[in-house]
Amino acid sequence: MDVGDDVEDAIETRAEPRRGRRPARRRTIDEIEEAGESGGALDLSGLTGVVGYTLRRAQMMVFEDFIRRFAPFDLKPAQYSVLLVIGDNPGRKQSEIAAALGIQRPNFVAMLDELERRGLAERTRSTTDRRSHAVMLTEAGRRLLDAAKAEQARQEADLGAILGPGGREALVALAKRLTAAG
Amino acid sequence: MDVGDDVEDAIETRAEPRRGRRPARRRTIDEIEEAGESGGALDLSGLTGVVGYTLRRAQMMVFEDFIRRFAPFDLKPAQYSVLLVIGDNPGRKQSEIAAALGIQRPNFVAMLDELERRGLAERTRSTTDRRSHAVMLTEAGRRLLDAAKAEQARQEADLGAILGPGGREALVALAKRLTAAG
DNA sequence: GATAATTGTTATGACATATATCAAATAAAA
DNA sequence: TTTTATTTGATATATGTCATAACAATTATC
Repeated sequence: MDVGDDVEDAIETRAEPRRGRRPARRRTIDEIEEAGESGGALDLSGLTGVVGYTLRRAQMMVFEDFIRRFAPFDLKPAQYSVLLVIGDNPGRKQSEIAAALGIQRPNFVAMLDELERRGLAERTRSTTDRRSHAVMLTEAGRRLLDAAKAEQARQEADLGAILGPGGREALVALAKRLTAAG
Repeated sequence: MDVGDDVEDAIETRAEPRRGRRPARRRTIDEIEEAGESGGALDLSGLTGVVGYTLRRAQMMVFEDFIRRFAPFDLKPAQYSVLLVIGDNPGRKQSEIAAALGIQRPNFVAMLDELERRGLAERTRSTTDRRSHAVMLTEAGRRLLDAAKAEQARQEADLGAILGPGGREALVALAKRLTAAG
């Protein structure tokens, strides 16, 4: 049930920079040229049915659309998600917000720095545990988040139109299944 | 299982969380502390129905699984897709392969360098247009790709089991709709 | 033949993300 | 209590992805 010796060989080959030549017949340049049916579109059929590939492309499209829409707010998806989670969980620790979003603590520091610099979020030293920072939105942060939520609802509606009746809900449900199975 | 019914409504509702907010008295630290109901799980309800967020998490899960599975091949998703497209389009130009995969030409150079260093792919100067490089797989590249394809089929089957009957096909179709609409 | 466009390449910067380490604070163990 | 270990936020750092500008060689266009 293991991978197979051919593959092992190929992997081994990688270590050696190709010194010893194999008896493999070398194709002529003409044959190579001929192989590429010049001009036509490439054959991508091997990828079009793959979950990972199609998911990635779709996610990139949605994020690009998001970034376009949220340019007036100067919010990227990650920043929006941070504001949203802080707004729904005011006073929680920095590390809790970060962990909930799958963001490493070190990387979350700069994100919060930026949001704080823009006057959208605040850190407050906890009285009960002076190591931790309680995080919450400022008034400006709340206002921006509310406006962003409205725009986000608009995107969701537009995506729903693209996906057809029930399509958006189905897509979300299927994606969640994958995430839950991880 | 919650299929995300009435997500539109939920999003609308969340867009206006608290209608008549008071003129914003500054909260005390104690109130902030109290606000974070310490210990409990965070409220992520604002994100769970969002297409972009759920798509991203699902895509990351699938890619992580891919990387785990393909560790014996030492192939990341992008490398696999390159091998696959080269294998189905031998002799095509470097720039064509890159463009088909949405990879910038400059970034594709290092990728091909690596595949060539490992003896999986080859560049050959075209005779008709000596600017371009015709790209194709080596024998070792073909063997590795075939083994990788088998593993990929296994992943697809496993994802299909997670997604239920018809779920995988539905997810791919919906994702493709989004990509096409971009 | 002069000019423009294409191809692969290099260099570079922006950005996201992972790990190791640290000081301060707290928790746990002795 | 004293000592040790853990947690929290932070810094530094390495890596990886991705985009743009610029260049030489080649080809296309005028």
